[in-house]
Amino acid sequence: MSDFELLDPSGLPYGTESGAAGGPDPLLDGLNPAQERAVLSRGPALLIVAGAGSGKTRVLTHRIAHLIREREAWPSQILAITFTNKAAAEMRERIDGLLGEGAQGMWISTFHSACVRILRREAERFGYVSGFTIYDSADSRALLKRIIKELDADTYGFTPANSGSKISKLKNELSDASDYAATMNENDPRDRLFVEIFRMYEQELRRANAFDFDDLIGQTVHLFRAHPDVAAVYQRRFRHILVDEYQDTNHAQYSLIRELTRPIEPEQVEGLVPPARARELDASGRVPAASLTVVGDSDQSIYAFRGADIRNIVEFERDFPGAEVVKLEQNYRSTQNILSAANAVIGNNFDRQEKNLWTAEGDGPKITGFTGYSQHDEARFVAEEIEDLHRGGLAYSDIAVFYRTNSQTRALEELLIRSAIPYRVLGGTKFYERAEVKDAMSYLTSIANPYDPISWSRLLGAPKRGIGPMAEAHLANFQEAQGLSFHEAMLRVDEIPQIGPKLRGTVRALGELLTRAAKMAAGGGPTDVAPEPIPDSEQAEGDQEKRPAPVADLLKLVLDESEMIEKLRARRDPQDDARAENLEELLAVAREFDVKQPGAGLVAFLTEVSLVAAADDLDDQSGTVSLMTMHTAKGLEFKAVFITGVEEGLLPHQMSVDEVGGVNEERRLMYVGITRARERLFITLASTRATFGDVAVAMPSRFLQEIPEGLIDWRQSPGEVTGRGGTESRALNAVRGSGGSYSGRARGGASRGTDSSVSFAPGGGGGGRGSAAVSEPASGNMQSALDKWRERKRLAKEAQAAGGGFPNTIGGAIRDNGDLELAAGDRITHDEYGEGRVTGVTGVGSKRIAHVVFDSVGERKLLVKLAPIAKVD
DNA sequence: AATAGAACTATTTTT
DNA sequence: TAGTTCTATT
Repeated sequence: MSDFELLDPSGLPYGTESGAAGGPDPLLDGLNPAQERAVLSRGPALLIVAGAGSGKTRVLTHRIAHLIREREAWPSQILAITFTNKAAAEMRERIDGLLGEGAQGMWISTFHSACVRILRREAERFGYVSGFTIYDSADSRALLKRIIKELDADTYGFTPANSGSKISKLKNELSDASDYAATMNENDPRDRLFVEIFRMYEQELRRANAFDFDDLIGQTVHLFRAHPDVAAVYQRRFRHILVDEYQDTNHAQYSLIRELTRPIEPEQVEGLVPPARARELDASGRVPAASLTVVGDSDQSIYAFRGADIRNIVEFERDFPGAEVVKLEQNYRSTQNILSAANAVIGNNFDRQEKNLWTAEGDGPKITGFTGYSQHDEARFVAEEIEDLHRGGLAYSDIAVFYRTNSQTRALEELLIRSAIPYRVLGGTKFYERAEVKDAMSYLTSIANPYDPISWSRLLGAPKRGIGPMAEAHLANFQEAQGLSFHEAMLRVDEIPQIGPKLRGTVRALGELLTRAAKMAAGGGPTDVAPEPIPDSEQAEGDQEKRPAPVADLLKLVLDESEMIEKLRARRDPQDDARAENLEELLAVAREFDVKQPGAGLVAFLTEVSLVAAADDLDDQSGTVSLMTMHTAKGLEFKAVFITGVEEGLLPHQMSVDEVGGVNEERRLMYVGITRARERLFITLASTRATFGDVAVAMPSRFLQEIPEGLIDWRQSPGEVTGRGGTESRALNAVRGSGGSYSGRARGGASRGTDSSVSFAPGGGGGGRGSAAVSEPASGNMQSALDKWRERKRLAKEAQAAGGGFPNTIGGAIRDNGDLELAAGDRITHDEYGEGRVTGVTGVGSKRIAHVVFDSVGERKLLVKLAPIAKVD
């Protein structure tokens, strides 16, 4: 069924009960004047400047619902772009709630999903096939690795990572290899080599029938520009375009919006199918431009590193003449204390428009601050406070822990596990990035796209079956020379003399498996994939209908035939059991997909998997604490929020300090973090932090000082953790003494820190004036830090060589006391807490939790499987 | 070809 | 430290 059948808004079948009929209008009721204006405004363009927590999702959904109810648009004429798939699903649900089944046929999706949808429909226009593969960053890197190797470009310092990010940046600017070649310095061999890499990369993607992430947007723009008739179809269809998080759009995304909001010129109008009706046209015979609504907050722009251009929002009024601007400043999310802190921090960004969030809700409790001696100590505080909050009646799912970098999860996870607090890490090493999951997925990808070398190459070695690099190269040469798909090349392995007789059987069997699966995936009918009929009696099991096989069946077939799970289970490494479980989990995901979207097919499944965002896994029903980076946290809110690692070098991150505008972006990140909190905000840091094997002194973040003292209640201030009071900052010194009961206990652990002769004063260098003035001392610091690091490493090596362990190492090994039986009354000993008595055991299996009263530290809950405990006889 | 151990190196955020 | 890649061995 076509999405295009509902083009004429006359005779709209629903939404007839207009708000004017008396009584409050449910779509306007409870909105403040600014929000109401944003819902009702009609014009070519509308910019909604929406401060954090100002109800923009509400405004957007109500605006869409209002358009439909007032018969100004069909659902199918609306395109709403959100930042994550989860936000899209939520928006759809809320509009459905407002209108009944009103969201049917509406496009609510991310930029990437919308573009994939368009590209799949139009791929043939420029030499792709609809079943194209979407390369994730790892796939892109794998491809680049080959190219760099082939060109010997590594000797010039090219790596898959650096060339990949450079290509990505260029693509976000809509530049291709030829554009770059036209502007580069001809005399620079590195530049010329880069162009060569870029060219080959483009070429290989095309040969593989694959797009990378950036292509999804860029190629859609390219498609629209090269084919005005195609563009006209979408320009005509989408009469109302709404874009959320507009401050984080990059040039390519901006261009896409521009293309979609162009009027259709008369010469294109002629070609429209079905023909344009008179009422669709303006006086000059054009189809007028779609109306555009964008929502954004330049203070929350945190993706400049990905090409987001803040100018898109700043210059919106110039770009779209006649635009109306509505500012939403009243906050409905957080307490005044939290907002004051947020305002104070962001106020230090001088290059912004003045804006102040306010709330009518009252001050609320103060922000809680804590400084640990190490990240371990910091994590302990977080875990204890979470337990406290939970005891106080807060659900785990109302609590989130934020950090700047994914590597900070380690210490947090360790302590949360020990405290038996259920938690979930969003993002980080995602499920689909696990090696074994990628292995299994590579079969499915290859089945859907037998021309893709990356997935094919991966599946050859998963599991190990004796096909090595040599055999792979011969096969690849053969397929290229003969112009075959990889599957066909494998079936004809007998024609490759270099491959020995033993391997031929293996290769042919694998080729047959893939061919058979591809037929099933295509519904058993003819495909562009495997024209070679296989005289194989086992074929009979495939049904002859055109129905594509369920994804789970395909996956099951692949897993069974390759014996991946069995081979993992057969190994002794306990990690391999977890890997086998991941594959079972993947099978469950596929089954779920088949139930949710019956008949959708393999390509739809692969698309969905490629485009999941970190925040999409957030499950409000899960009853777990959420751990995530502050980037992932954008758009979310929690009753209680912990912002951890608020130290110079981490937040703002060291890497950002040298970049122009880098610190300002980090400050916005801090602002985003703070404004996620509704009721309680905790800000924590550590005075020492272990960076790869080494412990370094950390200084409080400059952002801390930007928060007025009166707003933070320090349980343990940075000043108190100095050791023997070295030079302390004025600002932080001032709150000294409000430490309370924590200081005593914590000070006892001081010996664990590094030698405390180093003063723990907050970072120098203000918010950043001239970048030249800032970068010089910064690089100086980096140099000395590097020297220090080398020296420490040398000492550590010597110490290890001398047989003495390193005193500060935290035991990182994963324990498994799986078989430990405990009962009330048993006495146990714990590595850190000493001896204690078990008062009870709850939970089952690997989730068994022991309740223990320790002689020294009192009651603790421990996960039996993982806690560092042993029974005392 | 597969494995185990040694050496090396990178330390940001992500659709 | 930890993850990866290189090298030597079987």
